[in-house]
Amino acid sequence: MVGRVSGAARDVIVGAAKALLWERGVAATSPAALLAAADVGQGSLYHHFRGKQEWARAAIESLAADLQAETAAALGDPAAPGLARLLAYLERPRAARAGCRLGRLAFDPQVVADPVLAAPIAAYFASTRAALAQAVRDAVAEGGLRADTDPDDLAAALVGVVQGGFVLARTADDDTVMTAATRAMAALVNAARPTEESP
Amino acid sequence: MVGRVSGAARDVIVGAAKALLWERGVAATSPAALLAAADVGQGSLYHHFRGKQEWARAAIESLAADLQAETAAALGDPAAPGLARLLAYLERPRAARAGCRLGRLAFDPQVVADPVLAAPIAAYFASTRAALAQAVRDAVAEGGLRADTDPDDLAAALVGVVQGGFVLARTADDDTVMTAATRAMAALVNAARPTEESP
DNA sequence: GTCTATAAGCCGATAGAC
DNA sequence: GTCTATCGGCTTATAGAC
Repeated sequence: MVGRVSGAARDVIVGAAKALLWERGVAATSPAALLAAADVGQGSLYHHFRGKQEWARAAIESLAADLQAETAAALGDPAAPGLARLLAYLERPRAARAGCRLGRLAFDPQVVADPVLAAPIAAYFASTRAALAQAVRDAVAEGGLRADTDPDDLAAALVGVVQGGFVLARTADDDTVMTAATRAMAALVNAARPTEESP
Repeated sequence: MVGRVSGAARDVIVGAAKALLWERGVAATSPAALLAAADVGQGSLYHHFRGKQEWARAAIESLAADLQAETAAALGDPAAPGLARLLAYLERPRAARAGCRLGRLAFDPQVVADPVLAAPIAAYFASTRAALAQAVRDAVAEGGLRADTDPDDLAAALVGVVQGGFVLARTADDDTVMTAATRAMAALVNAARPTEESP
């Protein structure tokens, strides 16, 4: 209450918006649908937010904060071996068909058209790629990955195979495609480890 | 003209629809926008198609046929070594930020809600995964990949890294993320090849 | 803070003339 | 085959009372 601009109704609205954006995306979520989901009146919505852009932004930024925290948690202790962190990222359980809460917005018309909505999404992926690139660098230094491994490239491939897994799981309507893809990726990473004979 | 239900205007409409679906997706493409893009009157549109679902379906099926042909061409001669076909798939040039013409529709609200629109997309990805799984099987038989490689898993990872590359390129507004991801994948595949000492 | 009433504009389609 | 006119419903607000 001190220095914060209220809370209750606003938080309920943002929470409902986050759920709806995950389910349907921005363009397909109407103010009316949000009111129903949040069980809040129109007056309340327009008191707390000037319009759709504002609540969509708040929801996306909150989703980005959630994902950032979850990804950091999945990677685990930064002092752990790089290879273990990277494999932990791949093997984290995911609701594949539901889609990545942020990645699924990549081609949402309203997100594409509005840099304010796109920015938090770009920031999340940049940050995740950076964290994975660091894990790769550590793995190389620790002898867990070949010295000629490009950290930025491999980080892009790791995040990519997960995001692609979401797309494939949705189109195939089958969660197991995600685990197939990440399992293959983990196998490749393990198979590509430096041999004991060739340091 | 023989046994075909006309053509000219219909083909122009489908062509315009394909371009619009690639740019904006199904939900964000209105009949009015299609009329403007195709430079055709409303009477013409509703003469050739009963409604939005019908022209969207025609456009998606045509996009799927295009992609199927392009993917087959990228994979090259089916008699070529499996490893070469698989690497050719990865290295095919792509308009990364524009998105995959079909993959970008995976989370389109109107596609998600309508199996008629989703089916051709599912079929394309199933077919591409099958073709890559066959390339992997051939590569294993030819000694280009380790015998313990799972063909279906690796196929999912290959298509996945490409689809994820589209998502990352769009969110980062940077085409090079795609090539970074596919380059890392190609490097992993090469690094994982069976050593000469261990048959 | 929250309510109800009202509105301009677009979406997707239909009707009926030509 | 293609045209124009018209339509109900939804979207995204705004206005002003309480």
